[in-house]
Amino acid sequence: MEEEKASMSWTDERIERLRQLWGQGMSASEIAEVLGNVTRNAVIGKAHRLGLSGRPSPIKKKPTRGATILSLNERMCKWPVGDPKHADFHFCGCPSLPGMPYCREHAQMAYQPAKKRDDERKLVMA
DNA sequence: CCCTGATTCGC
DNA sequence: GCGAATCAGG
Repeated sequence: MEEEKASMSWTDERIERLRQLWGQGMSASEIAEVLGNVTRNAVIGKAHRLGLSGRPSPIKKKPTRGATILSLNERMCKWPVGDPKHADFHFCGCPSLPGMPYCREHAQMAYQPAKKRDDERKLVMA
C-alpha cells in the first residue's frame, strides 16, 4: 500500500502518471483527483513546468474552418457554428469526449440545462 | 452559473 | 521548484 506522506513532492512515478493522464486527454482537475492530494493548479503548474500543456485548450483558438460534415470524424465536436444557410457555417471540430458528440465547452453547454435534480436544499445563487 | 488551462507571484 | 491566486476564455 502506498502511504501518503505529509510532504508530497513530484516523484518520477507521479510525474509519469501526470504525463500519461494529461496525454490521454484528462483535464487537470481529473488528474489532480486521481493523483490525490493535489489541486488542479498544482497539476497545471507542474505540467507547465515539465514542458507539457498545449494539448487541451490553449484558450480556444480555431481559425480553421475546414471542418465540414464531410470532414467530421467521430472524435470531432459536432457543434454547429454560425448559420446553416451561410457559407461560413462550420462545426467546432475540437476533440470530443468519449461518448459525447461535443467537446468540453459544448458538452457543458448542452448539459447545463439538462441537469439539477435535488430533492431538498437549494439555495446558493444570487 | 459551470467549466477549462495559462500565467503570475510569493514562498 | 512548488502551488495558490489570479487571469483569460468558452
